[in-house]
Amino acid sequence: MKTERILGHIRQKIHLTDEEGAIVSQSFKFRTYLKGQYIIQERDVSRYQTFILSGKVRTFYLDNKGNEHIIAFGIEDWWVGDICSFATQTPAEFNTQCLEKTTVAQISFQDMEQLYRDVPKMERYVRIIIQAAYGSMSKRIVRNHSMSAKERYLLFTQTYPEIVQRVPQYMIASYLGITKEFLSHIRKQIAEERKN
Amino acid sequence: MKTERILGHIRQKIHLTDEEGAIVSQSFKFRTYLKGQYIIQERDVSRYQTFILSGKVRTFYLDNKGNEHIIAFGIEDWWVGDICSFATQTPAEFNTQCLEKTTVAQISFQDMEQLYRDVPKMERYVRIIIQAAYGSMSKRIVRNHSMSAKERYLLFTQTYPEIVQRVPQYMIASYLGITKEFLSHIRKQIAEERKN
DNA sequence: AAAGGAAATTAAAGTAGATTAATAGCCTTT
DNA sequence: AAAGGCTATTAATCTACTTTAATTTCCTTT
Repeated sequence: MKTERILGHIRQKIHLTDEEGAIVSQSFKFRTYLKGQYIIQERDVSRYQTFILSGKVRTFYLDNKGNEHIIAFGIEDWWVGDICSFATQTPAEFNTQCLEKTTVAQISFQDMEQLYRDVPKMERYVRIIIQAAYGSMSKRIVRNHSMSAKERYLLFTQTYPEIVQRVPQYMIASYLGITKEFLSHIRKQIAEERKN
Repeated sequence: MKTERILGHIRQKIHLTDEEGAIVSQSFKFRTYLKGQYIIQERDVSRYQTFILSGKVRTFYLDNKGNEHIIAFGIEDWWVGDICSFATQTPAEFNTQCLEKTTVAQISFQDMEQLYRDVPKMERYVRIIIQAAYGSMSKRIVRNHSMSAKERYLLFTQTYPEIVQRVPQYMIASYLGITKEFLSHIRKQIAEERKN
């Protein structure tokens, strides 16, 4: 059941009684998006926190020259969206778009605040999730400064092999902060090195 | 009083009764570091969460070529350290060093966990703080990909004018992910543009 | 006021990665 | 199987930024 999936994820981090579990379950709504549809678009206020049950998405920023910059991918069991927009209920700077048919669990801002009151432990769950996300973000900044594009690509393929297989290359280039042409060049280099 | 300063910061985000405030206050210890001393060194486990009362610090990463990469600065009223190391009680990847005499409030991992049990609202406080920090980290990644070094420097000077004044230039270059020589070059450009 | 060391500037040469543009491969639809 | 539209490759030229190295300015100590 859909509810089980997200409850399972929460229960990996905090203990919930059956009653609390029921309250949590009832707070979520389920929705399916088609390929290309947007879960959140920049300038809209992010009304929902979104947990992916199946499918895959990308979160990206559109700069003033019209170029897309992918900040994050999301697949099964990942939280996605513009956390800043949701937390402060201000217009989003980021877009979250589905790269294939994607089923999600969503909780609205009001329901989340109510849930924090009804099941205060959920504060702990969200804190733990965000702390981990923050940690990986800081490491990413450091890597962008201390590693070459080639090194970052190799690290990415090791860390997220499922994403490498399921996402077009030009999006991985965007995530790494390089052009698709240069990623192609890097891949050629790597292929040639492996021949020897 | 030292205690007031950190309590004040917490009370901006959550409501605390007098009794809760007292428990929170008692959980913190105060300490003063001299210029150059380390609050946390890589490979040590971060035992404390640290809040700056006065002074300034930098958090940096040492890459395998021996180059320093500054991830963050910290001044009055900022939380600093290696959150990942503290949260998971695993060895730190980052160093936090005082750039001048610095007075801090610290809470140990055990006391923090006890405080979460005694004053569960503290989960909420930390969640709110980390959510904001996460938001600014994501924006920073995007900016590193979509803006030139010059644009990033100008944005930095606007956003953190106090830091620009209190920190040597070569550290700001490191934070921006460029060399000190190139920052010098950028500054010259900007100065010349302002003449006209 | 001199000395010494750290921080900042300048300039020349070098490189990682961007840009442009052309071509090729590969799905999907008909 | 042909057509059309994405996705990926390749190669030439270009540029933002690095590296190296020398010089200068600024701060601290005596």
